[in-house]
Amino acid sequence: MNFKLEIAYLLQQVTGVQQQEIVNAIEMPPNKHMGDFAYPCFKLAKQFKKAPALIAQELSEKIVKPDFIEEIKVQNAYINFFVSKSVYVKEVLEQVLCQNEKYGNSTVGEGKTIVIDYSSPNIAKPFHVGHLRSTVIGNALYQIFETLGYHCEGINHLGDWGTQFGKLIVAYQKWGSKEAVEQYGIQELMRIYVKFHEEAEKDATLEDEARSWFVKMQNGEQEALSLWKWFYNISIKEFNRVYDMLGVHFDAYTGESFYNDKMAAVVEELEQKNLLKQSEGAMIVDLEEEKMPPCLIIRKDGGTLYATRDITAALYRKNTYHFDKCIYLTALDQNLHFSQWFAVIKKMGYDWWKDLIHVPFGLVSLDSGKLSTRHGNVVLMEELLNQAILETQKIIEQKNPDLPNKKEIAQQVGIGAVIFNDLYNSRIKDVVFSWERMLNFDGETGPYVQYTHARACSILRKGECSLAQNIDYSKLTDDASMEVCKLLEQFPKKIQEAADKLEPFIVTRQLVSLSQAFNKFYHDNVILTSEEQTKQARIALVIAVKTVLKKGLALLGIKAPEQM
RNA sequence: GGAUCAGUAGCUCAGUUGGAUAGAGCAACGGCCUUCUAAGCCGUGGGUCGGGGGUUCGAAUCCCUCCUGGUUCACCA
Repeated sequence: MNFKLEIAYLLQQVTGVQQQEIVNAIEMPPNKHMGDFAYPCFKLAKQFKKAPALIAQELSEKIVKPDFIEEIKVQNAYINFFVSKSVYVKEVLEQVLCQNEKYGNSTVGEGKTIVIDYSSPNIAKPFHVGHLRSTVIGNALYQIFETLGYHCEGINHLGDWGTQFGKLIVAYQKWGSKEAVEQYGIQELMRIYVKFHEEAEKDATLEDEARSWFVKMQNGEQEALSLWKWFYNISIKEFNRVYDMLGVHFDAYTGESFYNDKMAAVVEELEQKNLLKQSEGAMIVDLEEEKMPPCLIIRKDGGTLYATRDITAALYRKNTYHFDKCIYLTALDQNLHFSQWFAVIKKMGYDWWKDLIHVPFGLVSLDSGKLSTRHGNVVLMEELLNQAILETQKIIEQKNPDLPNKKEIAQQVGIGAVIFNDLYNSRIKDVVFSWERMLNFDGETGPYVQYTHARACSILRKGECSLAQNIDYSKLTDDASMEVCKLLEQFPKKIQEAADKLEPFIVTRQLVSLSQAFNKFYHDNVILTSEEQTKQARIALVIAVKTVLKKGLALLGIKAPEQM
């Protein structure tokens, strides 16, 4: 039973307004004394040519009160509906308990494919906190869309191609050694890369040398490619270690290099469609009509560029996956780049250009300034995760030293805290990384939600509880229980909203609210030692909360330990 | 200078797409563990919603304008 819909039906009878319009207008009052649902009558004033408050009064008198409504009260221009609590609680809890971990699933996405391009770090550079956002937001959206019935293709569009590898090859030949790279991995690659930039400031010919090595890579020359492949393998190994810790997976690792042999055809197509233009020695697509700077396709030395590869990748993905949407998770500073090449796709005559969606997020910086791999101003991802785990271990020793499986749980909680922290606010906000905030596990944090889940599990474990057959839901009509049920009821809508807005934090916030409501319920009511009927009803609520918290955390890519 | 994003409590942020008294967490202060996990619960203080205009029954939310900060604007990605 959908209460909003039922109420809208009642109102339709007396107003003549379309049901869907009423559904959209119905609000949740800010205060529970005002009821559970409210219909504001301001907009009816014109139609009825009366004062809104009067309309509300008259309408409320016409409504025939059904059983699921306890009371209808008018306050100013609002008609406030108080639902019958026992009916409401029964409806909500039965939904959750019956659907179990499928609660919140939907079929809206059935038969549709969404390609999600996320994480996409640069090879040969360490994986640092700057890469976290794209990775976890992308992963969360992946889970959210799958829950709504979409088929997702998660793609790690690795930055594994470009002049930077020419630089790395030059640096390796001048200042590196096989032994050092084998021993220190990315750290050593990083060292010689930084060295290159220092030297290049003194000697500009190094840059040309690097570019020419990249051209050799493009042309498939053996020496260049085997060095590149070597660097590639070292990097992937390290990245996968981080992805394993984060519990993130990809369906494809088709990075930029994958498109090396596919770009020529695209360039040719651009040429055939008369879009390419020579300018200052380079080949561009002019975007003056779109009021944007030109999109660079080919450099004057023949090298391809970021946009060339993105355009090629988009065409490849359309042909391969036949996506309904292709979304890109990158920082906001790439806005122009995406607008430019989306416009190029449009100019090529592909109407699916509008299915390409850039999903930007705010920039991450450190309190010591801008993130910069070159200047060593970074916090490495592994370091962050390990610190969070260490901090969790300390807290476990202090609060729950007898906990079995301490190591595994410290991992789940520590890493969960890091992921949750990143999915807590709207994407667009800039983030200043702070160890203090990151390692604070009080209040609205991942550990708080996990702890709430563990508490629920603990009750069920200690009471050796199972779900009773005939539950008396009238035992759950207190404020705390009602609040929990309202949040449970909203959960599926919040998942949909998160998908519509491409904002995982909407799910995160809902989990926090649910945890808060449950903790209050838990504090106010004894469960296991209460009278049998009450106990059974409360256990039903505990099971429902446990189910939804676990599901919600899973959507965010966070584990839900049963004890902590 | 153009484009773009942001500006809400000391700090970090929500604000149901224009509605009822602007809400959380952190930090500060004060309570609550012989009872199912105190990583918790309850309470107190803290606001010119960047400024100024406008639109209307009604604006943190929409329009205009100004201010401040971030990012970006040709061969990096």
